[in-house]
Order: sequence, then C-alpha cells, then structure tokens
Amino acid sequence: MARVNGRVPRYLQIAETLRERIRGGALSAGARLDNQRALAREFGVTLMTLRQALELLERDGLIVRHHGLGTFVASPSIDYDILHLRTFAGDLSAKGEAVETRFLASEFRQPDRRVAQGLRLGRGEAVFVLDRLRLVKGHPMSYQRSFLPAGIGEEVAKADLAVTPLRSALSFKLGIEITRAHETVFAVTLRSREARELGCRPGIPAFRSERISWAAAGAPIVYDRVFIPGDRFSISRELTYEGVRP
Amino acid sequence: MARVNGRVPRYLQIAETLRERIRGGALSAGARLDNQRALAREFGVTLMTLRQALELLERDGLIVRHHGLGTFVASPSIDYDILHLRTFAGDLSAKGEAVETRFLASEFRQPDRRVAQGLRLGRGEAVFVLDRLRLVKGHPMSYQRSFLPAGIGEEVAKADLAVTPLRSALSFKLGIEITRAHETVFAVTLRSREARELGCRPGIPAFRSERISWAAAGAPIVYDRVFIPGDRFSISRELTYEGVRP
DNA sequence: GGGAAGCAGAGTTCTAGAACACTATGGCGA
DNA sequence: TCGCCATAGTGTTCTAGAACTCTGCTTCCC
Repeated sequence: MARVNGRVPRYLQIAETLRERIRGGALSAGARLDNQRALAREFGVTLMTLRQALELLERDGLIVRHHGLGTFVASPSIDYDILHLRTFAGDLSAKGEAVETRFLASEFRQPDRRVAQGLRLGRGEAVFVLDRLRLVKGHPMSYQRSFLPAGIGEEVAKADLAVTPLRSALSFKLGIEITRAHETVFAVTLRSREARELGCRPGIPAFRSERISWAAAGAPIVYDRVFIPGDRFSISRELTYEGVRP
Repeated sequence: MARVNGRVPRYLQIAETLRERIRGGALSAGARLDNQRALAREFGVTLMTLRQALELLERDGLIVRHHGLGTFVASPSIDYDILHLRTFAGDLSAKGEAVETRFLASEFRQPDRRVAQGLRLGRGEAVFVLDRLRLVKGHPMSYQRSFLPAGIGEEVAKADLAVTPLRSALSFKLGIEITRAHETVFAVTLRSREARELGCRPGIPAFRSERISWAAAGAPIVYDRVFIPGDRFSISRELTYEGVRP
C-alpha cells in the first residue's frame, strides 16, 4: 500500500476498505455488494475509479462480478484457499514440535522483480536478505530467505539474528507489528543451492511458499520465501459442505 | 476473446493484436513498445482503453510496464510465468471461467493400500476407478482419478460419466450427499502417465492432492487423487494476526 | 398455460481530457 | 569534479459522463 511518495491512490484505498469489510465480516461470503454506481457515490469517486478497486479485489479472489447480476463476496469454499490451514510454515511450532532456527547469512543486495514488486520498492532500492534454516527435531525442514526493505533491514541487522527471531527484532527495535500476510504456495523442484542447505538432492519436488507480510500501517515489511522438500511436509485441511456444492 | 454476442470489445482486439506482434516476433523480448499515447492514437482509442489492453497483457506476463521508462516486452523468465499463473490459480474456483471436464476412462480394479485404507475397504475388495481431465479455458489443468467402493461404483457406472458430474450422479442415482472431506496436498514430480495426459514433461514439479469425502451418514464415499502441474497452479491464502503471534 | 416483448437494475465498454508521478539526462553552480 | 536541479518523456491516476450488454422479472397476448 505504501508508496515511495506517501501518496496512496484512491482506488487502492477503496480496495483496502472493501477488503476490511469482507475480512471483518461486515460482508459475508455470497453477500451482494452495493451496485457499482452506489459504491462510487459512497466513496466519492467515478465509476471508473471504483471499478479499478473492484478489479483488484477480483484478482485477489475476494469478489466475483456477474454481468447483469451484481458483485458478490466470493465464497472461499471451492477454492484451494486454505483458510483453515493449521500446519504450515510458521505455524509448525503450534504442533508442539521442537523447532530450531539456524542462522545462515545476511547481506544487502538488489531484489529480484517479484520481491521488489511485493515490497513495493522503486527501481534500484536494495533489500536486506536473511537466510536461515528451520530444523524440527534436529532435521532440516525448511530453507527460509527473508527480504526486508533496506531501511528496515539496517535496523534489524543490528540485532543478533542468530539468537533473536526476526519478528521479535521488528517488534522491539522498530515497533513494527505484522498484522496481515498473504501467502502463495507453489510446487517446484529444488535447485542445487537450496538442496545443499537442506541436505537433499537437487531436482526433488518441494513446496515453495512466498509470503508478504504487512504492518498495521499497511506498509509491506517482509517478503519470505520458504522451500520445504516434498518428502518432509504436506498441507492438509478439513472441508465441510453445508448447503454449498463442493 | 469470443463473446456470446459476437461483439468483441476494442480493448480485447487491441490486446490480441499486440499479442500477435509479440508472439510473431515483430516485437522481441526486451523491446520497448511505443508509448501509450502513441499506441492509443495508432489504434484510434483513448488512453484509458489502450491501458485496459496493456493491463491484460501485463497480467498474462507478456509485457512489463515501468513508470517513467516505458512498456517492454517481457523476457520469458520463470518469474513471470508464475505471476501470470497466480491469476490462473484463483480461476479454478469457478469464478466465471469455463471449467470443462473430459472423461478419460473408468474400470474396476484393486486399490492401492492408501486408497483401501481411506475408504475403509477390506482385503480384496475392488474399487471403481474414474479418470478425468479438468480443463480451464481449454487448457489441461488437472488430472483427476477418483476411487469409489465397488458397490457404489456399479451404480455410478450406469450414468453417462462423460456428461454427468460425479457428484451429481451420486446425488441423483444414490441419494448420497457429500458433507465432509479431508484433503492433503503433497509436492511431487509427475510420472510419465500423468504427464502425458496433462501434456507436459515427466519430472516436472506438481501438486498431488489426496482427498477423502464422506457422506452425511459417515461412510467414506470417494477417494480423489488429483495431479496439478506446478506451472499451472498455486495455493494462496490470506492470514491475519489478531493478538496471535505469527 | 405458455411464449414473446418489454423493462429495470446491474455490470461493461469507451470518450476526451487533465493533472500527477517516476526515470534518466544534461546543464549549471559551487 | 561533484552534486543539485530542471526538464523531457513516459507511465499512472482520476473526472464526468454516455452508450451498451446481460440477467431476471413482469406483463401482455395468444
């Protein structure tokens, strides 16, 4: 949300507001939103601007638009959207397993395009990169690489990251609390770098999770990229169908 | 592209034209397109309309737009493939996209251990196996193999499975409604059989989902095993932290 | 009853322009 | 020489409409 300049376009603000309404439950799944012209009036913008906001929400899968019918809050049931996912990346500790983090390295560097876009960085802006290995019961479970905007990274780098968890450092040193994140999981094969750290052969199947975390203020703070070999992890979820077709 | 009505919006036509230029090599990777105002003039439309076309191309990963610099033909890097596929991911959730199912084959056969255990079958009990291909926008998205206990399978087999969705057949022929399911997702590499059906190379990364669905009565009804190539799908979720530590 | 026409409500496409923001570059002053 | 600043070129955001299409419903006529 944050822009280099501080100015946040109106359509992004509107998208954020609607996102809140949906997440906050003010608009529940299947509910119809006010029609676009009414919403435009409510936010005091043109139809075109409002539609830009809806475009975003639709792309994120939060709403569905039906020509001639209306705009609806998407039902998350059919999607592979894992809402009730307990057992994932960061949440492993919730299962009572002994999770250990091994600090590998950190440096400042130019981000790749995806990271830059996720953190809303301008061209040429550097990031602070933090590599670590997560171990469960002493066995490598995931290889995690976190990217932070350089400004934030400089402060974080002062902490002893071999001991302090990243989120603690953010909280104590900078007063930043993560309130929201978006995670996308891909199926990939491991390349040699990751495979070496994880102690397995290159080319074996793995999950790659890319997560963007936002602070309360709305600025993206951390971009996490996690690799987990497919033989060590699976995602599972419960589904219940009540009136809704599977 | 095609519309029911025959009328194709101008911005889609423009997108298609530009797509041709890029695919045809008239514009090679890294090349800069004319600036947006010039393109708008060329196509005889407004800047807004032209931008709608560019929006599409960007979402498909064919171009990259850089504020202050210009619009460029994207180099076909993995980065972009995946960005593009994120939109693909949500699409599977019947958000207005045409999801088509192609029936491949069916037969009775002995289940493997996991299926037998999931369906709570005794030793030697056969299952009805149903293979199908799911296509989104005409492209193969997933290869799905469903297993049903033989007794149920015999009834289901009487339906024309090339036309009737499995769940409809269960509901109409047998009055069985699925109310609950458990799904587990693994990261794997495709073996040749699945790869062939999906039209890709063996060895590429994929998701494998194993799902057990139960009827209201509590009996396991279907065991689904789905393969989705990693380049066509991703799982994403929103996370919010309220008082809970990430 | 059943079909066709019409209507209202909702999303979609498009115009013509204006103001703004980002990037690179080149000149000017210290 | 170095750094700052102005500027040109490009993408971005936004306005204020107007005309169009799609869907579901109602009404009217047979």
